[in-house]
Amino acid sequence: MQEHENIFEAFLAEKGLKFTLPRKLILDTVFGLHEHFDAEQLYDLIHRVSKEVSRATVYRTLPLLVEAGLIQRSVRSESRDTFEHIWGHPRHAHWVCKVCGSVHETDMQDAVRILQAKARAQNFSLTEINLTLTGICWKCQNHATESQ
Amino acid sequence: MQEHENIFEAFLAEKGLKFTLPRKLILDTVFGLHEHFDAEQLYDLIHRVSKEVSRATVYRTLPLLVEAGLIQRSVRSESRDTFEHIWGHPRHAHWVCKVCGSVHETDMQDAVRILQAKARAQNFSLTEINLTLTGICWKCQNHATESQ
DNA sequence: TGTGAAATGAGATTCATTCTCAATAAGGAT
DNA sequence: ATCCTTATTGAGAATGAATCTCATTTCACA
Repeated sequence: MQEHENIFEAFLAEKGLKFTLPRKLILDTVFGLHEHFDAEQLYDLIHRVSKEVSRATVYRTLPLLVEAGLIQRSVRSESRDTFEHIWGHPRHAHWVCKVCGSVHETDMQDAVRILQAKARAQNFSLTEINLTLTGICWKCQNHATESQ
Repeated sequence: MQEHENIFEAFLAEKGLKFTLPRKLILDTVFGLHEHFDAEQLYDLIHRVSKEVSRATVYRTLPLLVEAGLIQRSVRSESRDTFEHIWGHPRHAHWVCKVCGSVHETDMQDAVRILQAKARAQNFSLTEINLTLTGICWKCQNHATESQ
């Protein structure tokens, strides 16, 4: 069994909840991904493998994964809530281009250390950090320049 | 005329758009606020003063204010998009308690400088910074301790 | 194997946001 | 001032992500 399964199972047990097959399928699909995803994409992916999991269960499981510390809400894309797994991944910042919509990531360890210190100082138990930087990427700036 | 009106009018003129009465009412109401707000709250506030502005116009104007750099999207509250004005306000981080839902703010100037330097280094034209820290505030931690 | 609680699927529901479209207003040109 | 073109608006319909309902199924444990 992979470690994220252990973590989720322990989390569920602690709350008197069960590690069912639908939850396992959702968890494994999430950790098979290496990109941000939303509930609908996840539902589609799971359906390629199995027709066993309903949309409702996908929506119900995602908040559990967040609470377990395995995934976190990410940059909102279009009108959908998006997620990304964070277990085993260093915290990173998201740079969102408002022209082409691209999202790219950069390391954030230095900022994380500062923020964790601030959290300790004010006795805030920090579990999620979301840093999003919006603007125009260099590619889109170049396009704008060319067309002038 | 207040400065935010000048900024918005210039922004609109630049795009061949008009500084109409509904847009002026929305702008002034936004800058009369000192808290985060969502479209519905804004619509209600404007209606206390005037029945002139429709919900559709509120929703249509908010993205213009974002684009003009006068407001920015803030922490999403419940299921609604929220905003806050940023013109004349230093950038700040949001600390969201996931138990009581409180949002409190702290200064972020030091982090902003680091991020602006990073943006320059990768030639990213930075316009918005959104830093949200989620966890449990000290009050809620104390409550949890008491009840054990 | 029986029992009670938790979980699920299917579809209905909710509700924030966006869209449609006919009517109106603005602002430059004459 | 009066056209004329284009932007804007309001009202309500439409959209669509997310949540809820509830009858049925599954699970864990005795």
